[in-house]
Amino acid sequence: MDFDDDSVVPWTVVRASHALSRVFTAELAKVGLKPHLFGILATLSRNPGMSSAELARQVRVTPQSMGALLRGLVTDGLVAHPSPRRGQPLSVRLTPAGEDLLGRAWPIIARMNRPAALGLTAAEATQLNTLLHRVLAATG
Amino acid sequence: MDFDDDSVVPWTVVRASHALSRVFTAELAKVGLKPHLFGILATLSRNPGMSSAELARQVRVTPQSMGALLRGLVTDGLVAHPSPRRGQPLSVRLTPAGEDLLGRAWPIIARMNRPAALGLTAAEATQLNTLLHRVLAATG
DNA sequence: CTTATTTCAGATATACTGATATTA
DNA sequence: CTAATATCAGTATATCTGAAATAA
Repeated sequence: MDFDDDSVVPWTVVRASHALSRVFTAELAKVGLKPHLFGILATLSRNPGMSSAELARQVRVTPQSMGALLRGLVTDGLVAHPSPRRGQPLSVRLTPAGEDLLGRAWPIIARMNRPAALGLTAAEATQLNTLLHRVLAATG
Repeated sequence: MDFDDDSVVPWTVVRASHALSRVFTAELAKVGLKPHLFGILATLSRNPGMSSAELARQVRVTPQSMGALLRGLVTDGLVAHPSPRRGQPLSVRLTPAGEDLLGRAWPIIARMNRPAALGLTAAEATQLNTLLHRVLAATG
């Protein structure tokens, strides 16, 4: 029998993620960010003017959840959007404060991303990243 | 600047995990299990008699959370433990029903674990697993 | 009329922190 | 007295489902 959960790849991915999430959460908290919010800011930085619905699809949460997350970011002055009209797409953008915060977050991310911090060589880290992107593409 | 979150390995791990977790949750729901509970059952299967505190450390949740999870599993008749005394370690074991359910869950897990389902070759899947275990070891 | 977007309201689940009782 | 275990209570967070308003 191969009742060995160490050999179950999706399970290993989830476990590794659980461990890394803790580091992520703790490190990003130093600049007052949470992982999900960092993801939204990073996505907006590369896709200015994205709508809330589009963002929700990208990050795989419901439109309602994304709405709540964005309201929090607006309250904190990190993102902004015109058009408070009801059925309209939102065109969300980073504010200067949002850009600034993202700029302070990146060095933290970069430090976590060092191969040595992950127990890998540079080549292995690259390979791990490539393999995971293939998994992401296959999973949808 | 390398403001490209696709190249941030920990971030990629978290995203891949998010996608795989959805599949995990949906597939395991077919036998009435949730990912965390599967993890506990699998761990108990390989370590009969483990205490709640030990289990909590292994799965990286608080003792309180593990207590709640175990109470649910006991209610469902999947695990059992003697000694209801307060300050005593718990010695948790799978019940026959728990073993049975785990036996039904494994084929589901095995199907998800097929390299093709992950968009990888068999060699790549093995390598991905190895790299992630190194990350796990390095992260603690 | 149909579809897409946003938002309001409610429900649920998950895991946490703090405090307590028991035992070795 | 100290350390480990388990449990009780309360809280915070996250996410969802359902329903409704608005606009193209």
